[in-house]
Amino acid sequence: MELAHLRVFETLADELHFARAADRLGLTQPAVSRQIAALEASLGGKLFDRAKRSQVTLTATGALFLPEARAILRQAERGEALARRAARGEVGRLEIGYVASAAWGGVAAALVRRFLTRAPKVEVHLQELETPRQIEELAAGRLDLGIFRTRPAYPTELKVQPLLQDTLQIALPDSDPRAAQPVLHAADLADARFILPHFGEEAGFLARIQALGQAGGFPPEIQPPVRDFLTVLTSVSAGLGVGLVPESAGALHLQGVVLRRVADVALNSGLVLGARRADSSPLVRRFLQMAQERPKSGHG
Amino acid sequence: MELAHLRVFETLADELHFARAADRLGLTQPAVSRQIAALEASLGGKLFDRAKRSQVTLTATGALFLPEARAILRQAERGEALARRAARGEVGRLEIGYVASAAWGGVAAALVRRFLTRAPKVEVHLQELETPRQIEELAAGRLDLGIFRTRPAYPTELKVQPLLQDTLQIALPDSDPRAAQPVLHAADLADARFILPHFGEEAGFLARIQALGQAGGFPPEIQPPVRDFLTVLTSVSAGLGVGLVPESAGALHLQGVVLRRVADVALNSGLVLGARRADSSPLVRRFLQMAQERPKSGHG
DNA sequence: GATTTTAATGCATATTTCGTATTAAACTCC
DNA sequence: GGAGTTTAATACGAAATATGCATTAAAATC
Repeated sequence: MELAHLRVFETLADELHFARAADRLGLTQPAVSRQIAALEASLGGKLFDRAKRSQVTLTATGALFLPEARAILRQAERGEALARRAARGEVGRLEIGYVASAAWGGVAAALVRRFLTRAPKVEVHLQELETPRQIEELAAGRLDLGIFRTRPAYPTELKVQPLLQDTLQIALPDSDPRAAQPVLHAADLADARFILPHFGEEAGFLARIQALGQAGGFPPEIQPPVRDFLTVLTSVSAGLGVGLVPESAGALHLQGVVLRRVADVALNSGLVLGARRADSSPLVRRFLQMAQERPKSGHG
Repeated sequence: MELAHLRVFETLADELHFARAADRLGLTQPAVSRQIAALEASLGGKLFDRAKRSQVTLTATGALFLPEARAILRQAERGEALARRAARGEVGRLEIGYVASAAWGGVAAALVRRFLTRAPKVEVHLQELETPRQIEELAAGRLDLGIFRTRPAYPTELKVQPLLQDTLQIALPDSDPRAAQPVLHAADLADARFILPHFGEEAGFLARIQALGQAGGFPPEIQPPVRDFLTVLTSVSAGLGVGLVPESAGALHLQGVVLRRVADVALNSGLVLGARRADSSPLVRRFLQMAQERPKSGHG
């Protein structure tokens, strides 16, 4: 017994006429005759009465089997549709990590929102995690996608694509004399004390500060690490030092803090979207593809 | 998508190994590869991850589709089993008519009881109807089987098979002098008044009495018709006349009535089992076949 | 780095299914 | 009641499909 048999059976039970059923199925009448004969043989009994050549009717067995056949076909159609939707990335579950600074600018939320308008049945789970942790979790398969900051290198099993070209800026107290300058130079920061988040070293911020020191000709002074970028800004506001924070952190508008670009040192720190290179999930593929459509997706 | 694909898919999802799955299916490994490839193509997405040649795993889509595939296969198996039982005459509904006299001897009940021990899931509906009515209802399709008395002829669309070789006997009041004789002859009934049931003419009893009269050389005297054989016997007991009743009516043992055989006239009136000649129902076929096993089925 | 394991592919074959043409049976219409 | 029509089954060759064997490709293991 195959689904093809049941499709023919259902159509013939509707039409009660071999030639018309064949027409509806895009077959010829002999093909229908044989399909029905084969099904009857496999079930071990007649499904249609056709002793009198005209007016085909269902036998008792056929009448009993018809709802069964319909149920099988409908179930098969539902299953097929579900698999097709899943294959197209319209249903399923997606674990997405994001760095807090991606939330400030609304990048993460905007991406997910855009995805959900296209695939509303996908169950998206968001986790705020710092960049190194996301890379770990992605590799371990506990995350499907990560929205994190660019790194000089990534594990080979991961692939990343650019999401937002962010630059790092210097956060200063507005009372600082340097706040008056529209743009800073590395040398301006010779006597600065830098406040870093605890993940700053692992995430490459320390390396950036050292590059800054090298360009300005000073050994940078680093304060004890703080919890996150928000604490960095709060500390700057309190006058404990200066911070190196992503431009998008400016979206926070913390009272008493200003952000200034550094003119003579490249301090890029884009947001990227990472995933497992081998991930075959159509959801992930679809998400990545969508994110590429407008790499600089709006902040709202 | 065909059931064959799903069977292969389910097995491979169990084994997660193409060669072992092929073994279990009685196929070769390339056949399994191609069945899966075809299913994946028809669904528009991968069901298994096999980038790393060893350790095949389900993709998210595959994992989602697996319970669907199982449900389709189980439903198909249930439907197939149901149809097969129906084709073997193990499930369904059977409308059976019977004449009251077939109930007296227990013939009808015994037959049905025997059938139900073999096919307990069949829904049997019994209707007490006289012979001519059963023939009508059978032809009209409102009865599937009839247990009735032999007729000289039946409509061509019906077929009958013998069930019980019954003979008609003369019912006499035990006060009647003829009750002393062990066997009667036609001539003994010259002055008898015959009591017939209302269906007696149509069912051929009148013809039998006339044959009796002809053999005995008298014109038979017929009383106004009564309701049924039981009323015939009651009337005989009351001394209103004599009756012509089936031997199996003796099972009633009505007080004051004796049955006597007629030696010189053949008065056969077997019970037969009738059905539509064109009836393809396996239930009917099965019932007829069973009834033929022991044509003279026991009275209990 | 050689060997083994495992899934995919190439190719010829076997099976199945299909369509065209024909047949057989029943119904219709005159 | 006989000729024509309708309708399902059958015969047969062709096309499509699936299968098995042999081989290849890629990865894992030692």
